[in-house]
Amino acid sequence: MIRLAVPARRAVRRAGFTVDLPLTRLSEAARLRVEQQLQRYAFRAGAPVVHRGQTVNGAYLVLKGRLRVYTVKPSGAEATLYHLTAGETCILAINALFNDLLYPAWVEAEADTVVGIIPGGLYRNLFQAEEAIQDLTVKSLSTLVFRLMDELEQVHSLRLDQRLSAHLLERANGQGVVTETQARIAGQLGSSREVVARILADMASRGWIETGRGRIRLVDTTRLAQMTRPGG
Amino acid sequence: MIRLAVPARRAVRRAGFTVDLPLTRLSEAARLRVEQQLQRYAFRAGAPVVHRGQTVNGAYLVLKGRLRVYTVKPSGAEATLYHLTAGETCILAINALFNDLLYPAWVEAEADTVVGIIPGGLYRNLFQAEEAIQDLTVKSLSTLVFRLMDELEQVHSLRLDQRLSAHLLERANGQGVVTETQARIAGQLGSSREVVARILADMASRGWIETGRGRIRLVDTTRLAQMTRPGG
DNA sequence: AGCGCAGTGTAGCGCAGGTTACAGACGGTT
DNA sequence: AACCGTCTGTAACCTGCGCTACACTGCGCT
Repeated sequence: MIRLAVPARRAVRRAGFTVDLPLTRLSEAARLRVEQQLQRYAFRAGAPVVHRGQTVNGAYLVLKGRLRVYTVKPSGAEATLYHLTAGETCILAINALFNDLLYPAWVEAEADTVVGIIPGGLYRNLFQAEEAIQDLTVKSLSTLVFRLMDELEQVHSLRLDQRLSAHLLERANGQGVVTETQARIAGQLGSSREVVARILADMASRGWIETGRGRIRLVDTTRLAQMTRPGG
Repeated sequence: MIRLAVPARRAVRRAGFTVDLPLTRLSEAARLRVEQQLQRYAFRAGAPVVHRGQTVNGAYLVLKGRLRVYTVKPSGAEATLYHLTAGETCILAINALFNDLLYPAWVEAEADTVVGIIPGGLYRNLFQAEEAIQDLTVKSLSTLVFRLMDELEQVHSLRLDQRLSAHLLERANGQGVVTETQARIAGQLGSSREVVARILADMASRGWIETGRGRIRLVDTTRLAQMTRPGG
């Protein structure tokens, strides 16, 4: 990682701090061009970043925060496809960049998030010349492929309570507390609020968790982890 | 596309014909090295190609036929993740090549299939030097990402009868006939034979299809296509 | 011809989970 | 304190579909 202090150009919200970019081994010339042309945008938690069908003309680097990529079912319910956390690159953007396709999903900021965009033309140039960019691209795409395959497998082979357990463990903070509304969780899992409430109530009755308004405290993480395994 | 006549090295079944490789714009030197080092394997329809957890050390080019990549649920039922048809590259192989990961799924030949394997070391070299290989890699990975996202969205938002309709339309030959057993179709959709039979019976009773032993004739493709749209 | 396997047809049961419909409960605002 | 929007708790109902169980029917093989 190299440190880049990049000025925000047309940021939704000002974000004037220094971040790590995954651009190690980049030539000096290339780094300068990135510094000059990188566009930085900040989004508040919950803000939409990209909507479906939007043309995307660059590589998206998540500099801070967390993005959620999701689809919307005909019923209106959402379903999360995958997440991107700080230091990762938004692959679909690169994707669309090369294939000239429209963005096939929605993206929103899950926390306060800063995104750096490398314009399409520059990225294409860098990709040809810079090994670091080639590696970044392949690695990002590969990672995404694995994530999607994993998600697909889980959707096929796990029940909702198992996926919910996994979600809680994944999103708990250091104190074992998840601060999300049940409606939000339901959206992430592609289910409905009532079903999530039903499962949470069951878990609470077994003493595995404690529920509160906008928060869930994990009590028996061992059992929860057990749940996530097929047949648990 | 350039024409390459590559000798089979340790082919499961001899396959002595010429195929198209997606290696246009490859330098002469590189093409020679590929010709020398490309390993060719032939698989009969239904034969296993890669099993889960296997280490894969090269790029897989599908020269002829069709591969199916799938997972196996704890119940034993399969679920297709995606397909690779002739001219496409097995991305996960490249994936594992770069990330040094184990193959996360099973692969089988769906028809009689010939696969060309470019050894890992050679591929890595080519990737650095040859723009054609870079493009192939990114394009293959991108395509896979889109396929997986699409599959994930469909699993979330379509009922089984809708996905079955889509499957039939996709797998029908020129005469509108699908030659697959119901059990096989069920496996592809991650469902069970009985459920597929139930839905097919319903479709047949409406006059949309005609069923037979190992074959399904599509009668009303318009209605079937209508089905595949959410809310159809 | 007759056997047997592989494939299809059908019916019934049960469960996960989506839907509908309310009834609180918490917390911020005035 | 009163109010109201947001969130949770719960119960009843219904559908999709997986599972069990068994009868039937092409089709190849001896």
